[in-house]
Amino acid sequence: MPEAYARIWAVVRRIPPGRVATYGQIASAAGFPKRPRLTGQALAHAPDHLDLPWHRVVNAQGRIALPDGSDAGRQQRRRLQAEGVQFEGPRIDLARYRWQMRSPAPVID
DNA sequence: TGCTTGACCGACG
DNA sequence: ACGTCGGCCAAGC
Repeated sequence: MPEAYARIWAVVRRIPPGRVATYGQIASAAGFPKRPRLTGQALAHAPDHLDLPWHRVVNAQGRIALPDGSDAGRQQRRRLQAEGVQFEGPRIDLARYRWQMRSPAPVID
């Protein structure tokens, strides 16, 4: 398991409730610019016990990346709404809900 | 081995 | 508001 995943997970863990971050945003913050897919992989391989707020990660369009109608997709939408994130149709207004981080290079673990 | 597949993104027409 | 393309690269087969 690449230790790159640990750095991605560390960033995801900091996303506060009621805010969202994009795959690319997270990858860059973790030190992997131009590798948004790494974020997707890291989430897909994340052990459950980490209990990451994976539902706060959406694509650059403000949409849920999981397949429409999938269980996980519906759960993601439900969890976000429960945190007060509003949807306009299928999308979230990133200008409003995007998480703004303070330091570009986060601490590892 | 090599080829295909992704929880992606930005640029361009 | 599309659709396409190239960049990216770990996993899986």
